[in-house]
Amino acid sequence: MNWTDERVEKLKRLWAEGLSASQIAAQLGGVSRNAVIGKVHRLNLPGRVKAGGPATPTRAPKRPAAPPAARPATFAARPTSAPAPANRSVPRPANIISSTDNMDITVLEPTELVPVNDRAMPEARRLVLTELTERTCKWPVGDPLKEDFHFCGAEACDGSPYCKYHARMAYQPVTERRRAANAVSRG
DNA sequence: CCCTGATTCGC
DNA sequence: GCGAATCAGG
Repeated sequence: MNWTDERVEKLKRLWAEGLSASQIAAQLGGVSRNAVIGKVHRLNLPGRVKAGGPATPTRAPKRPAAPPAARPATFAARPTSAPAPANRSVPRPANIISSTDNMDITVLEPTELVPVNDRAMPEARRLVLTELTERTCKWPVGDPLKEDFHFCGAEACDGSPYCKYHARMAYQPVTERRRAANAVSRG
């Protein structure tokens, strides 16, 4: 995978948008987050500035003299994050309805999935499919046919495919969902 | 543990 | 130039 102008442009755009290196790597595909960070530095893009945010202030370390004796000579792929677990209360995206689902046949519009008051929910990380792990919220956000489609990606509750906020949304009848969302938006 | 960005240095 | 390995930190 090489850095075509297109890919570099996308990298610049996503980096400017504040996506993390791993998120950008997943969106570009075929590169690791290290590759993204390395490229960012070579392009002399501005580093991450954090005024009290989650990211890293960081310093200038000095690598100890002893480098690893030898790396595996030919080694392309590093372990990728595991795909979502296939079994166990399979996450049924709440806006995809099966014919046997008699509990909820109302499809929520994407805009309804985003709470007005996002302080009430874990921080969404806007992950793409390949970034999902067992510990990330798999709540879909937006139109799957559009480029911006992503998943919530916030920290999932134990044993749930969703974060605490979306777990509530996912398993309640739509009227309950609305009530919950309204309650949240009111604070 | 999870994650983040920064740096080094063999390729 | 590239990016894995590593470091430092939240």
